[in-house]
Amino acid sequence: MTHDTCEKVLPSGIKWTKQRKDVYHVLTAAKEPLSAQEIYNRILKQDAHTGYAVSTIYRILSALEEKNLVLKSKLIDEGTALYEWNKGEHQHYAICLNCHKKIPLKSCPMEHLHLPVKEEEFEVTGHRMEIYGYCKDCRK
Amino acid sequence: MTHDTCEKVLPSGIKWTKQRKDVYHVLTAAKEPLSAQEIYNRILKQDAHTGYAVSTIYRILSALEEKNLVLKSKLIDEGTALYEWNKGEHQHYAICLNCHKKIPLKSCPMEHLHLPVKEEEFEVTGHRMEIYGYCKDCRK
DNA sequence: CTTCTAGTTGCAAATGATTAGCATTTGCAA
DNA sequence: TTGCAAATGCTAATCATTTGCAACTAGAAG
Repeated sequence: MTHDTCEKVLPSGIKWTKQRKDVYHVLTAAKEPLSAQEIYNRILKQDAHTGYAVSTIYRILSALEEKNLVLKSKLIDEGTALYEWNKGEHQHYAICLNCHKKIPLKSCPMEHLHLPVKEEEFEVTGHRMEIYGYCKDCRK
Repeated sequence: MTHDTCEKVLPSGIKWTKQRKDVYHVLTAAKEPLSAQEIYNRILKQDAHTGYAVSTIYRILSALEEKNLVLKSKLIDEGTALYEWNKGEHQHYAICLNCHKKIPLKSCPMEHLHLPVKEEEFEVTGHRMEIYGYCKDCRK
């Protein structure tokens, strides 16, 4: 059950430190994007102990983002950045305007979509999309 | 040419003050979403004078957003919120990752799209979307 | 046209998220 | 085991945005 072994998660030139392991485990276990603060809290919860610095979490996250292991995103209305482990395919969410729950969509609605941009004019490398509304529990 | 008259732009219970007129004019004249600071700067530029407070701009913007007259959004990578006058139909942009130019899309790619969310599970009221990549000038 | 009041504003200080500086520690390659 | 670049803990700094509060004003009521 211990995930302490490295298992070649990380690529070249990145040290596999305790705090990075922690971030890694929290992120891969999470079912939705987390803020740096949430990641920090979860680590402390299961481990309350040795000093930890939130700034370290930020540094780890941007290091991992640089290696493309972590995706950083800001939802349109949220001031805080959210991070998720890059599982290869991207993910969209339906976000409840009331309880802020994020429901992952089963597929990307834009997958087979022809974008209204001429290829000579703009080279599309990615997109971002969120659906808003109310979840089952939040509409009466 | 003076837009100082109210022309029933505003709904109930909102005062048509000088600073709100200013924000209104800047926003409706803008061709792309602006940050609070940019709005502030533009107002000063054409009017450099009476004391103005950036905090007022923020308050005005959130008041207008509440009335749904203004749309607030955060684009990817940008820490600051952008605001645009709500012209009724929504608008998507293709954003250049290099020069940050925003090219408005001619139509909404999701218009005739069936969203992958069951209606009983989530009542969709809106969506946000942006495409990113590189504009003509920025790819060599 | 004057009066009155809730809605607004200016200013300055407070937040909250994120970053940077620097001295101290620690993976991990040799 | 050793040495050093990479990483961390702390603290202070940024930056966008928000808030408290006293002074001000648009616009309804008289």
